[in-house]
Amino acid sequence: MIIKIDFRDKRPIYEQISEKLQELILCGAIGVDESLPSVRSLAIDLSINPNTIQKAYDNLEQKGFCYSVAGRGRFAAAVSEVMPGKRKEFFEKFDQLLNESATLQLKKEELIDYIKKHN
Amino acid sequence: MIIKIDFRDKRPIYEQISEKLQELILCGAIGVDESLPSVRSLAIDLSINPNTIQKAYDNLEQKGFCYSVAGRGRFAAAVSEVMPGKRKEFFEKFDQLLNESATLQLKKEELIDYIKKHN
Amino acid sequence: MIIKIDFRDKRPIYEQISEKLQELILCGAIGVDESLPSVRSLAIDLSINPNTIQKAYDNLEQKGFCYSVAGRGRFAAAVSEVMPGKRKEFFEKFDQLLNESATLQLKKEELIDYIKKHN
Amino acid sequence: MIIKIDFRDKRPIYEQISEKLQELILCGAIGVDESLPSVRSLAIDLSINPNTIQKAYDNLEQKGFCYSVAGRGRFAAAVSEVMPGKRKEFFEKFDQLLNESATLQLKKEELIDYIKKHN
DNA sequence: GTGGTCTAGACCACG
DNA sequence: GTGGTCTAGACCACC
Repeated sequence: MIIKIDFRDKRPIYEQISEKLQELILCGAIGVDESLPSVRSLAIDLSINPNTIQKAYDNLEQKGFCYSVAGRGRFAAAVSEVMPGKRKEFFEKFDQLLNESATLQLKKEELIDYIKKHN
Repeated sequence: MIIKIDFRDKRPIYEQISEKLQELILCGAIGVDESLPSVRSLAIDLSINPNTIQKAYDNLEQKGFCYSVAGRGRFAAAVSEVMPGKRKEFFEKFDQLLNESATLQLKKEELIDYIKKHN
Repeated sequence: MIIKIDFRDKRPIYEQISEKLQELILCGAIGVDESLPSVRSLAIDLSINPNTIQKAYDNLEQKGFCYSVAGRGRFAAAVSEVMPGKRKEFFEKFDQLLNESATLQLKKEELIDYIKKHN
Repeated sequence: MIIKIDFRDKRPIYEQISEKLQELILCGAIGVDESLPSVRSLAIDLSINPNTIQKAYDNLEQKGFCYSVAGRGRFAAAVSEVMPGKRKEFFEKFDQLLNESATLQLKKEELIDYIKKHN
C-alpha cells in the first residue's frame, strides 16, 4: 500500500488519502471485492490519526468506490459502476479548463498538439 | 461591473472576486492601466465587507494582475507581463488532468474529439 | 521566540514580524520542518491581534519561507529552496545602493575598505 | 527637467519627486543657488496635484537641499553642506545591507568582487 | 476620495 | 488544538 501524504498540499489529508485509494481502485491495483486495509492499520502505517482515516473511508464509500461489511471490513466496489460518474466529473473539469484556455488565448490546435505529445 | 458571488461555492469569497477580476483583465474587458472599482464602492456594490474586498485585491495584486497607487486607486496591469506565467500554470493543471484521464481509461482520441466539438 | 516590535517603526507590524521570522529561518535558528508558534499563541505572546499575526504568516508563506497544514500548524520551509531568490533580491538592492554611492561621489575603494572593516 | 514618476512604485509620489530633485542637486545638474521650477509649473509639467509638489518641496527643504525666498522662489542649497549627512545615511543603509548579506551566507569577497565589476 | 493597517470578536473545517 | 475566512468599525497617510 504505497500512499504518500503531502503535508504542503492545501487539500485536507483525508481527501488526499481518499483520492489515492480511488486511483488504486480505478486502475485495478485493488481488484473488485478485494479488502482495503483496516482503519487502524492504515492509521499506523501512515502515522495519521485514525479519525482522519475513518473520514477518508467515509468519503470513499460515499462516492461509491467501496462498501463496508459490519465485522468483516471494507472492500473495493466494482469499477464499472463508478466509472460513468467519474467520467462525467472529469469532463466537467475538462470543460472548465477549456474555458480557461480560451481566456488565455490558447488555440485548440495547441491543446491537441500538447495531448499528442503527452507521455 | 458584473460580479456574482456564489455563497454555496466552497471557495472563499475573496478568491471568487479575485478570480473574476482576473478573467476580466485577461480577456481585455478591463484595459491596461484602466481603473478598477474602489475597495469601498465594490464592497457596497456586492454587499461585502471592505476588508474582504481588500483581501481579494491583495490577492490579485500579488498575482501581478493589478497595481495600486495610494490615494488614487487600483489599476489593471499589462496582461502581456502575466500571460506567460499563467500559461505555464495552465499546462500544469492540464498535465494533471491528462494523467487523470489515463486512470479513467480514456483515450487521447476521445479527448481530442471532445476539444474539437467544444464551443 | 524573541521578537520585538517597534511601534515607532513606520513599517507595518505584520511586516516586522514576517521579516523577523524570515531571518530566524534563514539563519537556521528555526530548522527545516520545525514548527512555528501558532497564530494564537504568538498573538498572546506579542499582545497583538491574531488577525495581524495571520497576515504576517500569510506574507511569510507567500514568500516561500513556511508552509501551513490545516489543523496541524505552520512549519519552516527548506532554506535551500528560497536562498537563490533572496540573493537575487539582495543584489538588486545592492545595485541600487551602489548607484546612490556614485551620486554621493564615493569611490569604490572607500566602499571596499568599509566592507573589510565591517564586523 | 526630466523627472519620471513611477505610479507602480509603492513609495508616495511626493517622495519620488523629492528624491529625484535631491539627486539632481547632488550630482550638480542643478547648481548652487540655481532656481528650482515653481510649484505650479512643475505641477503642470508632471500632471500632478500642486499640493503634492508642495509637499515634495517641503520635504526637500526640510532635508536641507534647498531654501525658499519669499516672493522670489526656491533655490538649490550648497551641496557641501548636505553631503556629510547624506553620506552618514548612506552608510547606515549600507550597514543594514551588510548584515543582511551575512544572513544570506554571502562572503565579503563576493561583495567586493561584485563592486569591482559594477559599472 | 483612495489604499492600507489594525483591533475585536465570531464562525468554520481539519486533526 | 490548529489554520482560515468574514464582519464591523476604526484610524492613518496620500492625493
